[in-house]
Amino acid sequence: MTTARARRAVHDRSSLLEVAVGEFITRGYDATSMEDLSRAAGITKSSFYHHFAGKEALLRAALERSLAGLFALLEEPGATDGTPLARLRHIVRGQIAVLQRDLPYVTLLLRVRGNTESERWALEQRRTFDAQIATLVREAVEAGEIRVGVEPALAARLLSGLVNSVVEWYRPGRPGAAQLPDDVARAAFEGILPAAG
Amino acid sequence: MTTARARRAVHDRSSLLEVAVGEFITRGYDATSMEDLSRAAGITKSSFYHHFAGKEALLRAALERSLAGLFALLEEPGATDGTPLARLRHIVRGQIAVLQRDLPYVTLLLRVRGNTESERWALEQRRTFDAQIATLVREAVEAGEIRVGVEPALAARLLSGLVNSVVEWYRPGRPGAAQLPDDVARAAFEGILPAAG
DNA sequence: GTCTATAAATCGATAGAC
DNA sequence: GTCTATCGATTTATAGAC
Repeated sequence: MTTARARRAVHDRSSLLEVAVGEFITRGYDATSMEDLSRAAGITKSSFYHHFAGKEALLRAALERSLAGLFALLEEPGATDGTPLARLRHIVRGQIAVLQRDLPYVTLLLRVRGNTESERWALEQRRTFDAQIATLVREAVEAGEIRVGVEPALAARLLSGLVNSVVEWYRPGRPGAAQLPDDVARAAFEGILPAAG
Repeated sequence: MTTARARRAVHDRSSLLEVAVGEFITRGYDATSMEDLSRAAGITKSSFYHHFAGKEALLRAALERSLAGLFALLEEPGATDGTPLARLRHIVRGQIAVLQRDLPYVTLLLRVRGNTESERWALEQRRTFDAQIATLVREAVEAGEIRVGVEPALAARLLSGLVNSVVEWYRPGRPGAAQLPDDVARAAFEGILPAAG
């Protein structure tokens, strides 16, 4: 029963954050009340406030975790060394891997709109991340490695859209998870629906 | 005729809906209060309730408009006649055209989560729409027109992600608007970042 | 660390005057 | 068609006992 569970001190910041992120994803951040969160965690609102300063502190912690994973990717050797095209390939594959590892946190990050200070901070971080991708696309075009038929900035945006849409597709335990980063990279570089022949 | 008297009645359902959709997009549906809406429209909450039954009625009207545009596209000759590949091309281009014409409404549709009845209805409609695309992708593969390197269902999802990400890019008045449907279609079928050569 | 109780503000929505 | 005034429910957050 929930009584035995609630009696135990199983409620640390990490597990409560996990519960909160799950609720934020299902209902949306704004539509989720602290009452919803505490009910999902099996404690009262007051107890939840003992672990986190408030609703936005929960959001901030979740967004930080998600962004840390993405920016760590940009520091990997494969993302800093080599030709622009090779670096792009590494980052696209890495984005999918991060998304698979931290699915709920990345999902939440992608749904942020900008009502609170934490949300605006996360949006700015995302813009910084996307700008680095856009720069790489431009460099790959200038180096003659790829030939985009559209503005490099639009190509970068479409690439983001394609990569990020995987959060709606991937579910842990799904077969073929190990091949997903390569599959998505192939779709991005060779076409989602390439002509046969 | 639309007289000066009619022009003075700036607060009809259509113009209020436009204001509301704008607010819903900036702040998110759940985070937008009727107070926010009436302030943005320049009338009181009570006056707003004179035109719409409530907040969800506004959302419903906006989602209906957006979905009507998308489903009308599926009825066009180019979407019903020809090979699966040709029909796919027509629909992808058409989605971008609808998105350009009804940008705020489509943007709102893509952000719906499922908290209210109208939202769940819209999500179901979107699933129906996406399922038709997925069927076409499968048929194009079986007909030997395209060779997707991944599951057709994943290819359809990536295609959706690419197409829908254009709402974050396109802004009315942007140069090259007329070419956008073709540009996005080319990116989808030939690759966003195809190798040079 | 968890609880009950409640403050203070805001929410969607309505009544009724003009 | 717009307004003022307000209801009842819900929200974030806090106080203080155990």
